[in-house]
Amino acid sequence: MITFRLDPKTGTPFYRQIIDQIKFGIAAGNLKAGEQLPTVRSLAVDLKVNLNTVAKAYRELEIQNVLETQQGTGTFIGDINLQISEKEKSDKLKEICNEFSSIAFSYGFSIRDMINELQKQK
Amino acid sequence: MITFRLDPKTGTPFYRQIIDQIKFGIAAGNLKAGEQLPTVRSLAVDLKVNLNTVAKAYRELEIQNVLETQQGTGTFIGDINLQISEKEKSDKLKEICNEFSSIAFSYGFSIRDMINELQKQK
DNA sequence: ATAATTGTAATATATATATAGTACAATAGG
DNA sequence: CCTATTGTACTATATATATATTACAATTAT
Repeated sequence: MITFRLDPKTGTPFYRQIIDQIKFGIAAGNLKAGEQLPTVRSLAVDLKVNLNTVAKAYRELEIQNVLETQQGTGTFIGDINLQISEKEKSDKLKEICNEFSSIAFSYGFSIRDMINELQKQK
Repeated sequence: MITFRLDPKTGTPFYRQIIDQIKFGIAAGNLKAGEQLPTVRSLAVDLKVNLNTVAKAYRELEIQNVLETQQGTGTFIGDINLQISEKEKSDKLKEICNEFSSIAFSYGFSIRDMINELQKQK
């Protein structure tokens, strides 16, 4: 389980912050496949947002096959299985990394800064 | 001068991304007091956004005394010593890296994969 | 003086985001 | 079976964000 936290000052929509935190929680290994997430109502109360906002985040992640939902039971971390060739994967990784280092540059950060931050979260 | 860059996928409003990049540019020493910024029209064309969006960012920074504007002449970096706290910097870096790893994850990459790729770019 | 360039302002329109409230559908547990 | 809990769906409302368009004001350059 992870601890959710919303920051209204960033301007990033709440439902997106929830999505990001779930995705990153999975990437960092803090959320495992099959694990149950908080119910839309309980998380909404926790974060002091409307239940529609949590539901929107869960719904979008369900569409992306990141989550699996069972009405009446709950929402769970899915078992992601992507079938992409090694070349496609390596090209995509390069593309993502280029994109993000240029964004980091626009904020004055270096590749070393990014690596350091990623290593912390590992 | 700095290079601006907008990322529509983050959900962070454009005018906020512009504000952030100017502030971080100053804090990082890439924008000096007195330096002229791009005109609202030219930056709008560059970033493919409406001139109102750029004007909104500049206006807000003018209110915060970060920028000084002279109608008919242009917009300039103000003379204040803009300090961005270490916490703000690390928060922004974290935000960027979280977004980064979320996307990488959705393609099945691990944090280690990203670090390896970034090492190559260094 | 005139023209061009700058920031500014205003209206209108569209979409995104978030809330409030209500209700329904599927499941689990008594 | 009954009830509580789960996700889902829908309407209505408000605010924020971004665009398009037009116009004006201040400054600079010709």
